[in-house]
Amino acid sequence: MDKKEIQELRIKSYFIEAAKEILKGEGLRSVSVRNVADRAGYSYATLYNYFKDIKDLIFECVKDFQEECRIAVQKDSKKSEQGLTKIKSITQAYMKFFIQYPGIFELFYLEKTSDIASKRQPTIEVIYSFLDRLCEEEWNYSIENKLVSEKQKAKMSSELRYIVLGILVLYLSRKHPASYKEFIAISEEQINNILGLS
Amino acid sequence: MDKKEIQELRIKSYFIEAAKEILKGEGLRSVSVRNVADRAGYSYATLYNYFKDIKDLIFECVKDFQEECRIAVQKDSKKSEQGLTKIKSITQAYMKFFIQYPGIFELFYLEKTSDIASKRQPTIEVIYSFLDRLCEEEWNYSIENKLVSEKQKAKMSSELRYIVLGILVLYLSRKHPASYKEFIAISEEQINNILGLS
DNA sequence: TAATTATATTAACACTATTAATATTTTAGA
DNA sequence: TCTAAAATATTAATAGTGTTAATATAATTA
Repeated sequence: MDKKEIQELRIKSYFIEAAKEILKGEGLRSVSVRNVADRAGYSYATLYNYFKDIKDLIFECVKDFQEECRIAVQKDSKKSEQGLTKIKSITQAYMKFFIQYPGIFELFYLEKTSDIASKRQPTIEVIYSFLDRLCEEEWNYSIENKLVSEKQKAKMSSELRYIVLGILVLYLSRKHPASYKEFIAISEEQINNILGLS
Repeated sequence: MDKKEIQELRIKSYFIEAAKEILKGEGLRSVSVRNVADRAGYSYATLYNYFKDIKDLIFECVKDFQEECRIAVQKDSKKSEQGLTKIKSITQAYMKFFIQYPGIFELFYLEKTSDIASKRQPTIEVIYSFLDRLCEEEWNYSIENKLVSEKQKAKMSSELRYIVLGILVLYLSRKHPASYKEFIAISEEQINNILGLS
């Protein structure tokens, strides 16, 4: 019984890893049943023995990518001193992650929910608050140490949520601004404005 | 010579109108060569006599929709008194337009440029500043009448651009918030915050 | 070893975009 | 008006996409 499950999970992981590679590289558009199965070393129909459909497989990737993003953000921001400065670092690391993997951004924020998850999948539904959760600990610290009020936190975090998403959409989908340097400058300026830094 | 051109433009418009109907209704995903041609009353291959490819056809729609949006915004906001109040009205009308036609929002902001326009098409490249242009006249009025400084205008308009886009993406792609009522409330709150209204 | 079960594969269907070849209609000239 | 040429529309075909059913192969158990 248990042996079966381990083997099944192992083979599932081959497909998931293949799909993740394609998503990170070429993006969502290149993820096809035949493409993924090829890379995993199986026939395309075999995929259907392990996943309900291609959406089901892609959804599995979302969970993994959320964890990858969390780890990347943690690594990038760990040296920052606690408080608003760290919230800024976390936000910048979060943006950097999606610049590195535009395919993951597409998957997280742009693709229609119905094209990723067949049923209502809580993981994808809760993506809207992903940045908030990454910053949660620091917001708590900032409130405890009276760096910001509850009210300020609510205002700042919602503004941050929307502005960060807006900047990323324009840069990744509409190539505005044209250069990465400008993108970084705009991002920092907007974050500073919201958090009242410098 | 001229007769030919008129006839050609007329038939092109049949395809464009068909595509626009589908975009407004079912969205970008439902726009297919056969789908559009069926609705236009032609065979699917006939489309290729008038458009380079399906991207070329979709791109033609973008231009039309920009004008439609401009007219809708003008109509919705014309009663507002000039200045920041009118900028708020314009922004709300702009958001309302995309809520009414999520397929157009998808086309304007989410779809990869490469999937809409084969070459670098200035129209799609300039979409990033669409809201700014809709508000341009009012910003000028506000500066002339010393309601805001040049510096404030720059800050406000860029914040508006990003936040409005962020709110729309989350509401249209990730169903956050869950209700239209909440969406309206959040939008107004964020706009007021940026423009310093109430 | 034989029968059963689990797993993997090929074949097929219904879609998608696009191109080439063919059929039809329209236009121009005699 | 009739015919030849040009313009336009259509069908057929190719190469993709997702998905399912039937078939083949491998593994397991009696």
